[in-house]
Amino acid sequence: MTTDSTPRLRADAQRNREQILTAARGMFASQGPDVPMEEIARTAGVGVGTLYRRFPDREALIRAVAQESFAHVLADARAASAEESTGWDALQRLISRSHQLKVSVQLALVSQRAREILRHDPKTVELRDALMGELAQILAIAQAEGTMRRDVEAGDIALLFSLMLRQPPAAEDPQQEGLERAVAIMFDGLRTDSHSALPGSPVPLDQLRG
Amino acid sequence: MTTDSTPRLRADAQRNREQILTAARGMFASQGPDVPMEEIARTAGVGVGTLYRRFPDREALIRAVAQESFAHVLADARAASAEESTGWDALQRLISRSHQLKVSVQLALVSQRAREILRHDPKTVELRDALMGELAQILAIAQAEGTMRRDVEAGDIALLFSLMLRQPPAAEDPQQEGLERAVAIMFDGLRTDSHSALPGSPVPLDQLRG
Amino acid sequence: MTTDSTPRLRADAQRNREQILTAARGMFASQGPDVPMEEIARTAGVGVGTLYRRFPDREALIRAVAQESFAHVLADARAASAEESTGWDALQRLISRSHQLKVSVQLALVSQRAREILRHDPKTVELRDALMGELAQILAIAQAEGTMRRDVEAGDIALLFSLMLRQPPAAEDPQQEGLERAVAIMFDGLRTDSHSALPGSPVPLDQLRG
Amino acid sequence: MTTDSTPRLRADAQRNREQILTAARGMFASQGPDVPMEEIARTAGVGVGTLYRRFPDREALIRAVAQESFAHVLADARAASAEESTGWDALQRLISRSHQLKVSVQLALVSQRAREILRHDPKTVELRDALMGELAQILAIAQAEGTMRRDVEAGDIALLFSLMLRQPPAAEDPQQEGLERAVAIMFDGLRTDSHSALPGSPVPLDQLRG
DNA sequence: AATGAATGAGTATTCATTCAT
DNA sequence: GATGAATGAATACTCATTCAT
Repeated sequence: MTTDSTPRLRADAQRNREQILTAARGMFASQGPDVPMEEIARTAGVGVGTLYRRFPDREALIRAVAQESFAHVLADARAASAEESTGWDALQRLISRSHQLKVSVQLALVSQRAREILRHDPKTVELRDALMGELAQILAIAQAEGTMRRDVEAGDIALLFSLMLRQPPAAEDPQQEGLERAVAIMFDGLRTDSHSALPGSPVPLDQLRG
Repeated sequence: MTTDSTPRLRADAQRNREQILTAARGMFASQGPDVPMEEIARTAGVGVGTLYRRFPDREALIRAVAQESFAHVLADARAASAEESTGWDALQRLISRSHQLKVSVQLALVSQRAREILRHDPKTVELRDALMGELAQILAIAQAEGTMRRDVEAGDIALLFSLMLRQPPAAEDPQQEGLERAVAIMFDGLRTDSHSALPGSPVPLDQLRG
Repeated sequence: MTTDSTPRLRADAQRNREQILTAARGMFASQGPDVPMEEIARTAGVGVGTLYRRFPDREALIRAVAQESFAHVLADARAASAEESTGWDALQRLISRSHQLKVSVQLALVSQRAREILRHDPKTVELRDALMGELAQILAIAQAEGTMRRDVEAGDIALLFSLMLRQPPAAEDPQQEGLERAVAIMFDGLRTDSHSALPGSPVPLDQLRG
Repeated sequence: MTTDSTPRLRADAQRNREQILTAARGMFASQGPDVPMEEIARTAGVGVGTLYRRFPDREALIRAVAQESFAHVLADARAASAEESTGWDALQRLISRSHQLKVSVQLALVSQRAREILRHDPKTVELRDALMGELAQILAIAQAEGTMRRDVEAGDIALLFSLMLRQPPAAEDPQQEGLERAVAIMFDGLRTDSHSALPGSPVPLDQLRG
């Protein structure tokens, strides 16, 4: 079942395409979606011309990266859901071990520019919705299990993700550990036995839509 | 308390200077420190020339905004510390009601460019250190009170701040409430009775230095 | 005999005017007539506003400096002519000891911009013509005395002056001596007993006019 | 003799590069190294972008022009030295017929900005030193032949060159002849039989170094 | 009359995108 | 199909000149 919008490419063209996507993904994750096109091309080991042949403009590239990484994360979410014994563990695994979660968050939630672009891309929207659905399900399970506090909805979780996974303050290693601790603290805040009453009302997923 | 290096400006010039700083502060907070100088000038209601007369280049403007907002936040921290009855409340008040905390975080922790610039500005460094010191003190008090978990250090708190206070995903209102909820969840995660063991070791302030 | 176009200034205004002219003269001589107006003002110890009140724009300032320095050099030329016993000595004295000769040359011959401006200023033109006349006379005398070669005209001398007196290659002291040697060599080239036949025909003064 | 650091450009790019260098050379010679980049580009018949792709900034362009023209003049000097029967003739030929001598002088000796830039460019420095060496040799030969006065050194000659070859007072034709006469007079001043004693001591080349 | 602030046009440089080889 | 060159619009910064205090 090959989508007809993707006319099979010559082997080398296909390889180039992938190198470009890999380069772009990495650079979007660490520097946001405004990195110079030429640098992306250089990193990918191709000329700009090639980049533009594959992706007519930056928007197209952003869409392609987003689709790919959303799909990856969606798969990760499904795997976590299927393979972990509790919803709580599934959520933890998702947030701490889904490799492309960070780019996804960058593109879906952090960069205003990317948000604007993706808002109009049906494919991305579809993937994102599926992902959000999966997240809502995991959350519901965790709540049913009694570990997850009940006064939150999927939007709250997504928002927390987006905050935790942004480009870390400094690019240096030490931060990595700090981030893990921050995530752990956040998880603690999500436990049932955390007593405070949250302000406002649960954030439904739609509010993050666009 | 007028710095003598500021040889008192003419009334109108002073007004312009403040309008520029206000405009820049707002735009730095919401769009980061790379907004076009011309837009800042336009927003401030002055010509570019005026902006440049007051601040010889973007770096100078960033430094000025940073100094101002750091000083504000420092004052807020001290007031919170003095006026709230518990360390816990002081911390909550600081994070939720210090108006210029967001710009400060943007400049001190988020934007790589700003970090680099401020790292070399003694005045900013001094203010930041004082602020960090204040934070550490509030934290110690809250821990002594028994409300704040003991396995964190000021760096952890600062890092959480920096994550919570970044430019929110979307600039629209609904998010605001979501952010407040996220902050509340984070605070719950910081309570003594949150049981998980955090990974790694407490993040000391220095790790965020630069 | 006060020219009516110069309505007597208040004492302090007069002093400012002179400080400005002095500053401008020095800076024009060493850096050409394009130095920033603000620097001229600063050097003169006044605000730009004052500078512009006195001299409506750069052109006016250039004209004023040129008039002043041309007048000075003219006086020097007359003094040299009157006080030296030979035309040859008069010429040497003029070129080596007329303090404002360098600015004059800068403005009259080097800077294209200044040339263009001065070409249309009757007063400057008049002074310059007088100066050229004086030069021609000195030259004629020196030739009559038998020391100066006969195949040159005043234009040749003026051109040589203009070449010798430009802003020296490097601003450092050692150059000064080098320049004096160059001038001496040039004078040697002007002696009667220098045998080569010059190419072309003598340069009359008019050719340097503009 | 192709430098390997120049990975051979595409034919059209090479042509553009040369047009740019030609345009820049001409404009540097006649207007100094501060001409607007855009004018250079226009004159060369390319867009600014192209200019900047080839030469990352004005400094790079200045360096490139300097290297090229210094190399030319060096070749001219060697040819003159090899082909003329006397040192005197070689010197005259060099100064009067080396086409790129004027730009070289502009860049190496006249413009302070260019001097500063070239001072740090090893390639230029090397070429200049070679050129100076060649000049010293020609001078020595001319002195050995008995035509050239013995109380000058290469630095004196270079200084005279630099004075004679600057941007001539007016860009118009008549001047050209005047300049040739000035040069001839200068040469006369350099003959053995010119009797005056020069002030100071001979200028060694190093004094012009930077 | 003096001052220094404000303005905006001018110039250098960068980078997304198009096009010739 | 790949490449890297060419283009020009966008943005930072400077400086001559005007104007409010």
